[in-house]
Amino acid sequence: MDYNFNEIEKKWQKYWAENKTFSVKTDPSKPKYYVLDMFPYPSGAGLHVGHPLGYIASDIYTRYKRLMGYNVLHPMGYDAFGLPAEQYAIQTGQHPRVTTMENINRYRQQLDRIGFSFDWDREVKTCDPEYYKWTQWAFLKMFKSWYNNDTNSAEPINELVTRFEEEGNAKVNAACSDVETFTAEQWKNFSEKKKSDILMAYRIAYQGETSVNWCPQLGTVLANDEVKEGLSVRGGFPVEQKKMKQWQLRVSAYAGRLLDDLDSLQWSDALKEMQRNWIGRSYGAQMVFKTINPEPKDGSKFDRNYDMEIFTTRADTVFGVTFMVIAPESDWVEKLTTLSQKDEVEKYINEVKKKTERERIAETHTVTGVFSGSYAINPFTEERVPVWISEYVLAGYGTGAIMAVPAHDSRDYAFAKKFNLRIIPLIEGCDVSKESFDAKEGKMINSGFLTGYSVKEAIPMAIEEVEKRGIGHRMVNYRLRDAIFSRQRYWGEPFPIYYKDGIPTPLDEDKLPLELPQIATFKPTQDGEPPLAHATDWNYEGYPYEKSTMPGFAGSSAYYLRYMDPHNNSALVSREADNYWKDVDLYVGGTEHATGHLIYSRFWNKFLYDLGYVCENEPFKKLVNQGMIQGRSNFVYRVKNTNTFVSVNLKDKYETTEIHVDINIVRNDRLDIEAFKKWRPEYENAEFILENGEYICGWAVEKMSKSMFNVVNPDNICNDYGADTLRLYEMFLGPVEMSKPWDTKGIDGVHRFLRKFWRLFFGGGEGTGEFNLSDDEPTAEELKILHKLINKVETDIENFSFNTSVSAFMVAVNELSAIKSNKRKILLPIVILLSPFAPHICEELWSLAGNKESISFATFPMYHEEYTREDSVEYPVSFNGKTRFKLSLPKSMGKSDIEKAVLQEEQTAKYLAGNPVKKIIVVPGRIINIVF
RNA sequence: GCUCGGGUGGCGGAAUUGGUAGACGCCCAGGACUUAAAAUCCUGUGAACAGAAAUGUUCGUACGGGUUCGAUUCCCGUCCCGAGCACCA
Repeated sequence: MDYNFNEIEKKWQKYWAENKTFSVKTDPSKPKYYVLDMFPYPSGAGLHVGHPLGYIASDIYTRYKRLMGYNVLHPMGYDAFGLPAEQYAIQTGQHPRVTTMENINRYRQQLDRIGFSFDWDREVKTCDPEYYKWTQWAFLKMFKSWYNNDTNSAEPINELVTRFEEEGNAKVNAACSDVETFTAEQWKNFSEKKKSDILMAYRIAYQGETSVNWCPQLGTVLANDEVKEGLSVRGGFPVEQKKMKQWQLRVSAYAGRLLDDLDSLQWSDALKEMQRNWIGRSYGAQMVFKTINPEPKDGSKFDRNYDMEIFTTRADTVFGVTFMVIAPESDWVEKLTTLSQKDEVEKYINEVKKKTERERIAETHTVTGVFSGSYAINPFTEERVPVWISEYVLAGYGTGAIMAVPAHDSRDYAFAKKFNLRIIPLIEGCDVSKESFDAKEGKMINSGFLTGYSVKEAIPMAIEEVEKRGIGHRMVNYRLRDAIFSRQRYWGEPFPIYYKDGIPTPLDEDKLPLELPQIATFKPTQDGEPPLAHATDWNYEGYPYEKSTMPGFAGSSAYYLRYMDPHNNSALVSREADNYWKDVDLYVGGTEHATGHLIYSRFWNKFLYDLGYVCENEPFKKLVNQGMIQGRSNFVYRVKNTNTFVSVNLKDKYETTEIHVDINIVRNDRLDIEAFKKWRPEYENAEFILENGEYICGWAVEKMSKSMFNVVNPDNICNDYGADTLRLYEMFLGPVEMSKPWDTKGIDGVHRFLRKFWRLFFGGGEGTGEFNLSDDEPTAEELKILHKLINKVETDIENFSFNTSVSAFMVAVNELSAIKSNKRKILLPIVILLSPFAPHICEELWSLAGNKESISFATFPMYHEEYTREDSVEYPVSFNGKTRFKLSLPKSMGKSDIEKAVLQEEQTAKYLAGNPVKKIIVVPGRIINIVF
């Protein structure tokens, strides 16, 4: 009987769907395990062979855990809001929902073809109102919460209001935007608008004016992780900085916890490091410098002196401050610009404003700046130093102002050199004539009370002194900014907010979901308002709704919670479901989400945890990053100005152009010439210069994309080889975490293995005849093959090392084929072992062997050590007439080999003779293990 | 520039974390079965040298040093590749 994979796979996929084999329920009698894939954005291009890599790995792990007796939650869904569908809608007028649903259906078909064991009853789609109801709900909770730094937790804003009424805000230690201090009395007399504005500064979801990434081409603002090198990640359009009022999430309040809790997670070091860098904690001090504006630019005589706060990690270098710098966007510019410098400053500010973010980055090393006209007083030396304005200081970090120590900071140094400012060295023996000395080492000089101490001693001493003098305090600063949460787009979650007399007001929770209205066109309005401004009659009792929508990460931040209880109408997740499933045990997905989704999700989860809605502080216990599968492109070489193509090894003799050729008409780099002629009309009469009668194509590893004609569709592989072969092959290519090019060459080897395995069940290795398993007792040799395999496969799966377990299967099957073994007690356990990898063929064999239930309910076989350990004998070994230690040797080894081994290792033996050694293990010629 | 990974045959990649380097697969070569091809199976396959042969010897994990009885693995330096961050004071 032949291995007819197409028929087998169709049959079992149907069986699994009809019997809901993979549907799970909360079951307190079994231990839970939660395996999650990052859900895909359903793009129009469909899945290529790279996408399922992580899904296959997680599916193997899921099926393995089920066999081990766990109740495994393994769901799948779609991150369905997003830009491409909206862009497509703008071009064609087709509603994004329509395209999105089409793409989802296509994805579903492709996923089903690969035989995943998802519980599809739990599917979620972020664009589904029943789903985004809970995204909006979480937003409302954030709107109605503030972050208490004393308890290090989010708390209801009502409680804050009560405190304001009782004692004002002086004692409130909150993570908040700038607010004035007020008393209880003042609070009670504030207008509604004023109260709203003040509370806004405390909310975790708040509206605030900041410098944001504005992308004119996309017509929307973007979060920091959506911008790379000054270009939008989606589309690659230039991004500029613009001051705008936007909804934001106070992620920065959680920076410390997000950083500290990384230690408890089983994530790769690389990924943790990325998050650490992104959060960017630095310890230092905030310090006050008095400033003097000799002639304010508006001519007023008042307010000439200000206390300017700066942040520094190098308080020890305060004696070397020779100037101060403020960011062009900072409020200090207004206060410190003098009348005589007014024109120059304004000119500079305008120049800076004109630059796009990309230009600013590109010109990182060109130093620009302007003198404000004002001075600051160094609190330690009482010296007057000039205050400059320069774009190298960022408004968004620290206080937007710095003390410049050119001798020990390379940026300050470059600035000082350019504008001829003084440089005072502070460390003994350092040479600052050519570059600054940035290292935190050496002995302090020219530094008053710090002179003579090492830098490491001086930093805390300086901070202590600052605190003692009351001019500043110890301070921890984070690089992580609050997340910009509004997008000027249509295809996203609407905000459950309406404006009552200009005051943003939350919609009642029982009015959720607030559904997206129908609109005629998806473009922004002519006066630049978001597309939702086109909606007619979209308001709450006459008050207009917020017009922007939520960003992509909103819907993906808590989807793992929704899977636990996807049809619950009264809660995001019921307490019961949350207490059972708790958190994601294994999360599989790409690194590209390191500083986006994986930060936001952790933030979102911690927020819900603070309010008591979820029981775990961290959402994803263990995380595996699957690598990318790149494409392998093929090229043909056209001789210039002809329609003649030359084979790759002869191309140097001609002047040629390299042309991408569809990899579907190339096999093992040999071009199918007839297919090529039909591929494009202009090649119909093409001629070829061959080598050895063949046309050999060139190749290169590139990103898998339509334009390079190197996309491999998993459907094609499934049709030609079967889903089981695809699954095995993707695992066999190399470690899951590694990026690697897709290369179809090796796939035959894996397919051959499955056929060989199949044949073992039909006629004892002959591969002919009917299904035939022998009930004879297995030999020791056969048992050894089996148990070696169980041991290997189990440890490999636990270590996510699937490529080596596939190899182990091949070895075992080769060995069994060689001895023509068809024993039931050997082969059926192997069917169970292999079923996570190649479920269809295993289901078929399992049922042919007479089993009524799906193999998914079988039990992973146990490993017995006695069948695999090499029997050994101990030999006493003597030196100088005394027994020094025992050699543990395999039985198979002859005495002469032992003597030879010891002789060859005479050096070793001499060394060992002087040491208390119990035994050493020897193989011919080498000692392989010494037991002390 | 800073941070984190990584460099092993013709290729993808193994090596129980200090113990016979190159598992497994691809490619290639030879053979068996076939009228023939396909399919299938078997054998060989890091390099050099010696030998009719079994086999043996030497060199080999980017490069140069070190620790160790023993290093792909640990340490120091150099070179190269990949990823992330990028004026974060």
